[in-house]
Amino acid sequence: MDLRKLKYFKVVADEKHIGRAAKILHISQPPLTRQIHQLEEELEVKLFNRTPKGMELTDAGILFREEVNNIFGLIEQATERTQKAGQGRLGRLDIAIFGSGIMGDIPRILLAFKERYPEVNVILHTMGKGEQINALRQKRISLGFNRLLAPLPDIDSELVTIEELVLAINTNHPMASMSEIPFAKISDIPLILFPSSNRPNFIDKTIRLCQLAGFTPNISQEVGDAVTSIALVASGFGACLIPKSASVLTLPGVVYKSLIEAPDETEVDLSCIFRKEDESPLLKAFLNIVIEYRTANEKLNRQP
Amino acid sequence: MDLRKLKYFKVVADEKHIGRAAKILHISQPPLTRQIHQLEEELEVKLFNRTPKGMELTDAGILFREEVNNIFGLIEQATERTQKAGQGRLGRLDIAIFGSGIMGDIPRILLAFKERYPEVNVILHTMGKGEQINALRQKRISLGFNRLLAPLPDIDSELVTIEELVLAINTNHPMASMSEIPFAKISDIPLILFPSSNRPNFIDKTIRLCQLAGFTPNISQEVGDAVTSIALVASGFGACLIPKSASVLTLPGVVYKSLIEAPDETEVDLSCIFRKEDESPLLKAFLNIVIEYRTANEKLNRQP
DNA sequence: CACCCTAATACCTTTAAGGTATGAAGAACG
DNA sequence: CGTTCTTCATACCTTAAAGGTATTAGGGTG
Repeated sequence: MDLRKLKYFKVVADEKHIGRAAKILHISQPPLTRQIHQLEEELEVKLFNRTPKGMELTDAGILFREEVNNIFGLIEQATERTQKAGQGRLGRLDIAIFGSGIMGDIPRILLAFKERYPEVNVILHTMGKGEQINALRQKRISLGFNRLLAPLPDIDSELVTIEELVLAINTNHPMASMSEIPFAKISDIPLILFPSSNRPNFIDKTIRLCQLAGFTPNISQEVGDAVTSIALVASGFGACLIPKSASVLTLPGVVYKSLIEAPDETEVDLSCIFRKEDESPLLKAFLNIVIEYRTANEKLNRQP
Repeated sequence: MDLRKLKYFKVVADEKHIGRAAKILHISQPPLTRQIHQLEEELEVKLFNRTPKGMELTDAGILFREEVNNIFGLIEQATERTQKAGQGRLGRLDIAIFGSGIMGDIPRILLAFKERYPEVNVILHTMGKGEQINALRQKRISLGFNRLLAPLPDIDSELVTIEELVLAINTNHPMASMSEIPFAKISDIPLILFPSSNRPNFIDKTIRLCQLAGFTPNISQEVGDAVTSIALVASGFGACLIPKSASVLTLPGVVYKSLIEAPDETEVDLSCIFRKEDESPLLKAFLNIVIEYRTANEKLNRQP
């Protein structure tokens, strides 16, 4: 079977005339005659009745014409969809986020991507840092959002944003009435730290910041995620440092305070990670959205 | 686009290795490489990532593979269905029957055909003789069942069966008590004749039979079909001659009587008619069933 | 009966697919 | 750290098949 023959068949079936069909196809009549014969031979079915006036479809030919139209339709669809997929406009993108990633920039980026590439099916998975890297290597995901990433040979990353840290503190604490808290004051408060996952993690970061400020932190508790941490703040376990974006989470008994006189690095990055050798146009498309988002954000922050 | 390329793509996608795929396809490796490149160029999409271990499908390639499978499935279906249609095992067959044709041989033949060719959609149309010939010429039907057909240049016919005639008579008539009725006795009874359609028709036939028997029939009424005719017999209008197969129709007040001492031609044919130049395998298949049916019938009648 | 239309056939030309030999590049090995 | 093995890619030639030209065969129609 051969698409050329099917194309020729279609035109002959439409024209009911080999000569006219040949003209339309920009070939001469004899090869067309031959192709039609070959098609009939191959199918072992007479598709046309030859009359002195031209070619007339048999019943089998009528049926075959419909089938041929279906075939061409499917081929067209296949090429279109494949081209879309090749441009990253169609397909499936598996993305990992971390627990408290549901707030802030990530959903905004996902929305922007969904709007630009509506035919891409984005699937979100919640996993920690180590898990994300495993999943990337096993190709279960194509992209992960995370913070505080150590460089790896096979994993690349793209910065999303840098957030300052704020202090979550219980409303009953004496410092809760201050509008801004000097960083050094943290030494007086028991700290709740999270998460105790793969290093470098947010706990290391917090401890290093305290050391830079000249004190050793008073660690009250280590927990797995930001939400738990803030819940413990509400219960009076102590205070905790969290990225500003997480402060949209309000709980009775918790207030968020900006820090002043803080060490230079009192901030944390949000990045996305992906396989270095991943050439997928879907990934590239997503990373472009991320870069656009970051650029727009930076401009916004520079203005005021 | 070219099915050869699609076939090659499929094998390479399965094998993830051009060399192995080339072996399976019984060609050498370089032409296969070229075909895959051409396919990618044509689609303007990278379908494979080349690695030192072999070929790896891209996301677009994965999608394309599925589409290609669909395409081949559809092509297979198209050829199968077309071949079936070419053998008369699939399609639509429009058949005309006459009013009282719903009884006797016709439904049996239709059933036999349906059983042998379950995928053929048989559509029945009820029409008179002239109508049938028109419909045949306009290709609205491919076959008609009828009786007493005059030869036509463009219409062929195939005999289904020959039926003897019986007399339908009112139970109150004096002759109703006789077991068999001599043909000549009909001269005494008013006759109901049908149908008054295109000649030669059943009325002509009846009149000729009477003349052969040496009398002129006493015509009581002409009607359009057998059922009406028998209904009039029940009401006492007279008697009528009908093919034996129609005597399965029982009505209170009507009995059917065999005729004895009848002229030679006291019988009527049932035939089917079709376009002489119709080459449709569906028609041929149907006619074969008809011939089989007749042959079986003749054997059956010869035995006792 | 000649003519005109159709599709079919015979034979040659051109295109493109297939084959052989070789090259480039990355992984696996000592 | 280079050698070797693997992979796919390239260059060039051969062959098969599609296309072109000229002509024929066979129905209708004047």
